[in-house]
Amino acid sequence: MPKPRRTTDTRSSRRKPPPRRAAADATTAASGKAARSRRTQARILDAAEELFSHHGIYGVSIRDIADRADVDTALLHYHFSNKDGIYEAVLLRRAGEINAARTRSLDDYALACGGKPDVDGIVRAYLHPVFERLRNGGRGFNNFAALIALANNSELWGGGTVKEYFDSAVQRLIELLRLALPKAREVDLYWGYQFISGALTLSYSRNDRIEGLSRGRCRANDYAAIEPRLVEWCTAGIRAIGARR
Amino acid sequence: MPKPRRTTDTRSSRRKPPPRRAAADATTAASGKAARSRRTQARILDAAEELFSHHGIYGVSIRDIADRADVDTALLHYHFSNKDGIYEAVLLRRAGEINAARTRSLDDYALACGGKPDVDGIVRAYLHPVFERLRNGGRGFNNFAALIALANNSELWGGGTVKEYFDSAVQRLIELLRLALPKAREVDLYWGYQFISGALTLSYSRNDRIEGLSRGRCRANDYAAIEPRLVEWCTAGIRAIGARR
DNA sequence: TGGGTTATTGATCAAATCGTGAATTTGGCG
DNA sequence: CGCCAAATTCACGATTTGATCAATAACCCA
Repeated sequence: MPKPRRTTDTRSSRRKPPPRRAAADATTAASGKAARSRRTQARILDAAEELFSHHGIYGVSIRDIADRADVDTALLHYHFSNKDGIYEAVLLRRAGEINAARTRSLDDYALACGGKPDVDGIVRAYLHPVFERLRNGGRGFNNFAALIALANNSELWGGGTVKEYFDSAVQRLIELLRLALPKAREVDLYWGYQFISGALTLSYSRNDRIEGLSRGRCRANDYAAIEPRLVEWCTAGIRAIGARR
Repeated sequence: MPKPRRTTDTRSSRRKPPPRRAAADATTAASGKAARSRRTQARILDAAEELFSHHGIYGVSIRDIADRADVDTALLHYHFSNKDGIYEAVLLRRAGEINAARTRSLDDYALACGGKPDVDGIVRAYLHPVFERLRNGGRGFNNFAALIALANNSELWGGGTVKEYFDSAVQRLIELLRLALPKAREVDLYWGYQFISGALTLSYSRNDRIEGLSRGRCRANDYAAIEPRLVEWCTAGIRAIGARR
């Protein structure tokens, strides 16, 4: 189980906290020690992201990650302290960006609609940034999404820090829905969000069932097919649920 | 990672395959060795079910399960061969029952509606058996459901055997939907099912986010609130998606 | 009542795992 | 160049984990 592994010394005697800089734009082939370091950190996170997304945090050992990133295990500890540190770093690396994009998309729509938002537009604005990245964000984002799906349906949302990243966009979503459906009760909007979230989550999770069920007629990662249908689905659902009395 | 642990001997030299009987009605306090055995097996599965549902299969050790069930670790191997055996047994114990109940519920509705099913009735019939058990099935069923949610959003659907248990009810569901919406395209119905499944799954997963988001106005396991809303949600969604051209 | 079978325990193994500290490389800089 | 710090590797210890084997306890039936 998640037993807190006992460390030999009583107090943290780590050599030195590395300067933990944001490992951004690591793809750029810059030279220099710092750049190189950031690149390997990114390689480690890529490996962890992929492995975690497949087997979950406990299904992956630090060695697995190190092997795949082609570095020594000690290096992972050097950069991220321990396994939980890696896990959290994996989540944090993208959480802020996607949430910001969502909020921006909602804000843009709120402006564009001229104070008169409708459910369809709101749902579309909320969902689109994710699907855009699922289609064009590269393998990495898909791994990240699958990991989120895994974490979302369990109770191991990374440390609790990550949770907040997603919440702000959701609050903006609810806010706009309240404008579009002024007569709807608040709890119904929250339940509506819950259903959106569930359907969306399953869409980018690693779950192939639909391929077998439909005998190949639907492919699980055919996001071009999913997005418009999910938008229609959620729009109709929200309208129905918002009309409850 | 899920490394296949190497066993010492080349060929299975297990003492003897235990008579693996269905561990049903283990709650009844019957006497006799067999009954006692079945009761401990059930205790083991209960413990495993709960722990797995919280931490996933790799987050739980055989010792954890043995401790919680208050038996020796060797006993788990005696009854279920190995860890995967326990996991599979946990799933199989309830998978057949819930799927049968779903199929029965759909069949009953198909009869009652006199050949003229409507989306609302179908969805209701499909969802109700689960919610009924979530409310009255005891802690055990809720653990099972949370475990399913965890497995459903990853790729570790037990061995592949369990998958089929759920498929038959789904096929019946689609079949009825085809009757209710003869003009709908088949793929759209499958996508519709996918969205139902996602929203439902999140409902019984271990995920509290909605409580924080709604500042306590919604409680994550308030199934009496969820069921009617989910029915309306899915009904509207299916209708919308089935009207696609 | 006693022998035989089944269920259960106790002790232990080999592999795997996380983590650590000492060495070694690498790159920047005076 | 030659030093210094950061980045990275190497070797290793303590613990956990899945699994096995022999020994005991519980039950049943002859």
